[in-house]
Amino acid sequence: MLTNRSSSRMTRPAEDSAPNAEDVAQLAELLVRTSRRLRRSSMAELGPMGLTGAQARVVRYLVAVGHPARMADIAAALEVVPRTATSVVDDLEAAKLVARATDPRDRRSVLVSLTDEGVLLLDRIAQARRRTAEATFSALSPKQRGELTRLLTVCCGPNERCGSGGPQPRPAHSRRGH
Amino acid sequence: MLTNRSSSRMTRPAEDSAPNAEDVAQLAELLVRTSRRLRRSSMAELGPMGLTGAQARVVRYLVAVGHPARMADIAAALEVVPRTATSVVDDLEAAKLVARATDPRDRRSVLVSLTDEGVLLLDRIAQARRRTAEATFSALSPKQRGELTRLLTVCCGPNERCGSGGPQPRPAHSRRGH
DNA sequence: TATTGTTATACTCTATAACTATA
DNA sequence: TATAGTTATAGAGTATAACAATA
Repeated sequence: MLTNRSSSRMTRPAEDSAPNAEDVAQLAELLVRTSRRLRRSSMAELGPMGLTGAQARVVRYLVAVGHPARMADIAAALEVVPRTATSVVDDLEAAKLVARATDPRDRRSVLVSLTDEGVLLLDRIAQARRRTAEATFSALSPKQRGELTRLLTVCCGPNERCGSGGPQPRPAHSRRGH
Repeated sequence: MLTNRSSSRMTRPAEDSAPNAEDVAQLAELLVRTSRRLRRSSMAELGPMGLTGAQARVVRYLVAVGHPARMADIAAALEVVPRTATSVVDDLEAAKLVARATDPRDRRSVLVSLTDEGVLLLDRIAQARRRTAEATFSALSPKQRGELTRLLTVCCGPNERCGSGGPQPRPAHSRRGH
């Protein structure tokens, strides 16, 4: 009976700007569940063609912005730390779907480009993506899907280029040493 | 220029019930990004107290339904395969936050209950959860949060007890052998 | 010195398969 | 035979830290 979600009405000690703290926590839980279903569906669709979700996102990014793309830009687009992008590109390179090259202008940079074989996958990826999304959002009407997209865009920024996003590699180590 | 999101208007071959296939795929991408941010925020909040997201969800489930709870019910609530629930409970048990016991009525079953130490964590978990949700949905107004919750509930079912959810351990292996 | 990417390592979450104990 | 949970194994995804090459 510690926090037995009382009336959730008189709990506003003027310290937090949340008008209904319990609701926003429930929202987080719902999002976790929805995203888990989406991931499962995505694996079921992409797995048989030998791709993972992150790999498919890299391929789509390369198409969207036009390859070659720098490794750092891929990491930013995926909102991950550079090391993670390296891993994903490693796997794609092993599958001969992308190729690495050194940028002649800045030889520290790595340019990643799609191979012909990688380009051939585009249609199948797009189809898998549609099926995944359909499976996850089938209970929503088109209008509701539009509304959901709008709301997520508000809290996450437009499709590419995410505002406060980024992997935010914690400033030092946030509070481990208490 | 293969699928350069043309007018997205004449692509309705009457085979798919999606009136706007590209939009629903974009919706999936947005959800992936939002959930990644939520997970990062969750790790940042829970990590310092030695908990992971899945562990915190188990603790919250035990409180919500009243412990002890059977392992199979925990797995169903988390929408994971039984093996995953075992892993998470293993870690919680190692941290002395939960305890296992054999159900005397069906000695195959395992009953999981919170320890006193586990109960003491509840407030801190709730606070971390609020901060996580706030960080992720800060750009949304209370009204928008309510709308988002409603939409996700439609496509994911109410909070506990998820309709078509479940880990759906693929029927044999779905289409590996083509 | 600062930046780009990497090697090295570790951990969370999740899955399939085979097995044990019980029903 | 069917069910509940486990051991064993694997792999996706991601992170920090130390380092190399380059700027």
